[in-house]
Formats: sequence, C-alpha cells, structure tokens
Amino acid sequence: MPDENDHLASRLRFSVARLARLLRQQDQSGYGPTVVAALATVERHGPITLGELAAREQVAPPTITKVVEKLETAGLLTRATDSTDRRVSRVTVTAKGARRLETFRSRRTEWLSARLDDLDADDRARLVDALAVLERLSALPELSA
Amino acid sequence: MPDENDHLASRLRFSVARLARLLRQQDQSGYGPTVVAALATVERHGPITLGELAAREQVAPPTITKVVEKLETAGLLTRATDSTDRRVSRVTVTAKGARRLETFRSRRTEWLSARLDDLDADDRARLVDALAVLERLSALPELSA
DNA sequence: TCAAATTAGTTAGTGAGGTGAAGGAACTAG
DNA sequence: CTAGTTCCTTCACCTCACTAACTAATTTGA
Repeated sequence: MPDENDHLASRLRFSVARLARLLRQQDQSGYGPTVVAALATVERHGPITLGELAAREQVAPPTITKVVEKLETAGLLTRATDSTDRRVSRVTVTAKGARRLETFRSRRTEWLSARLDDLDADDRARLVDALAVLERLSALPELSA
Repeated sequence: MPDENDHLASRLRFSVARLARLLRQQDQSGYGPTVVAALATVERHGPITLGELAAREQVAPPTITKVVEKLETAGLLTRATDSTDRRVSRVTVTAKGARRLETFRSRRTEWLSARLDDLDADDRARLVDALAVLERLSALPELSA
C-alpha cells in the first residue's frame, strides 16, 4: 500500500517539522543551533578532530573553525594539538561546557515535558510505543560509530 | 511521574530534532525553509495580508516583504491591494505556486515514505497510533483559525 | 474639517552564519 | 630532498534574519 504510506509520511512529516520548530523556539541559549549541536557532538564523540566534527555536522571546514573559536572563547571546550600529528587539533568539552549543555537540554526538555503532562496515560503509552520506531527512523543509515 | 515524563520528553525531543533535520536535508527546492513555509501558509489561509502572514510565520515584517517579493517574482503568488484599505496588500498563490508547492511536499514525503516502507506492519501501526498524539502536541495552543 | 495618532508596509543598515578559493604548516612517498 | 597531500585557517563574499526609521493611508476627535 504505497498510498497509505504516503499519507502517513505526509502527516508525520508535518507534525515532526512543526514540533521541531516549537522546540527550537524554546532554545534561549544565546547560541545558534549549529553551535549547540556541535558542542553536543563534541561531548558525545570524545576528543574529536575539527575535520571529523565538520563532517558530522555536515558543514564546511571554515564554519567549524569559527564555531570552535566561539566555543573556546566561551570556555565550553578546549583544543589540544594532536601529539603525533601537529596539523590536527582535537577538541573536548570542559566541565563548564558539559554543565551548560545540560541546562540547554533541560530547558527544551522541560517545555516538552510540561506538554506531556497534559496528555492522558493512554496517549503517553502510545508515544512510548512509537518512540523506538521514531528513533529507528531518525537514525542515520551509516555513521554508527 | 515527572521523572518518567522527563525521560520520555528527552528521547522524543532528540528523535524529533534529528528527523526534522533529515527531512530538511531532502529539501532541494532552491528556496529556504521560511519561503516554502510562507507559501504553504498563503495557500492554506486564502488571500492573506502581509501582516497576518508575518504573524503566522512568527517573523518580522521586513522579512515578509522580502519573502513575498521573491515569491512574486517567481510567479508563485500574486499581490493585490485591498479594495477598502489601500495600505494593505493581500497575497494568494497562483496555480503555478500550488503546483510547485505540491512537488516540494512530495519530494520530502517521498523520502520519508521510502523509509516507512522499510518498517514492518507492526511498527507502522505503532506510528499510526501515535500520530494523533504528535499532532496534538505540535498544534499551537492558540491560532486555531 | 483637519491635525494628531495609528496602522501597513517598505527601505536601510547590521549581524549571524554559511560558502568556496587560496594558502601555510605538517606530514608522507618517492 | 623534493613533490604532493592533508588539516586547518584566512579572506572575500553571500544569504537571511533582525531592528530602527521612514512613507503612505486611514482613523480619531476637538
């Protein structure tokens, strides 16, 4: 039934886009989405080179240079020249960066959480059931590391 | 159970953000997200004034001026000065605009639809069940018109 | 009736955030 | 020891959003 999938896809696409927009609007972090996303990626993927970070964020190298610069001056991450190859810089989140990231996350989560509180148990259960599916859908095919 | 809701919210937020990003990447429309969204809003809400459009898109007036300008030169919508108040302009999608909008939508939907094809019937059912909930979550509190 | 206040939209200027092209420093292969 | 490659940065530029200030049209009220 390709038609049914199209219809499902269309509704899902609409809701997801809208919900994402609302979530983004809750983000009073003072940094743009790219900066916050990059910081999160650095946290997840340990000491990471700028090139790899650029690839993961799907952004051109000069952009990453600026983003890292900004995050470094804010004290949210540190750079260190690689010991065996002095061309490469690796970045890591600082304790302050991790704390900041936590508050970014909880602000947006709080808002959503509040909206979830308004749902009845039945609806919440449906969401829980669908969550694993959503997670599978949103996982990138490649890039499992 | 606030803690459980927080956890649910956190996972949901993550998936939604990620899925929205993937969806956005499928958008080869050549226009930015604001422009496409504005065009869709014009389609939905008939002949609409620029001010109302700006309010709905949650964007400042000058932004709408430029967006409408771009869409008008592309022939996707037309403006007409209001008959009773010559300060206001109302915009409407052209037939060409509606067609274009349709192809924008189907491009992004196709991609998602293809991913839905990879799910088994059980997972799809879960999504269908959760969809109404997602739609409620993503609906704006006000602005029902 | 007509000057003041209000409203709709536009113009001008600024800033954030992205790009590609070119270049310097560090590494690697002949 | 060249010659080429790789990693990151600098540069010049573009797009898209914003705020502030303006013009034009309408409404208000003395």
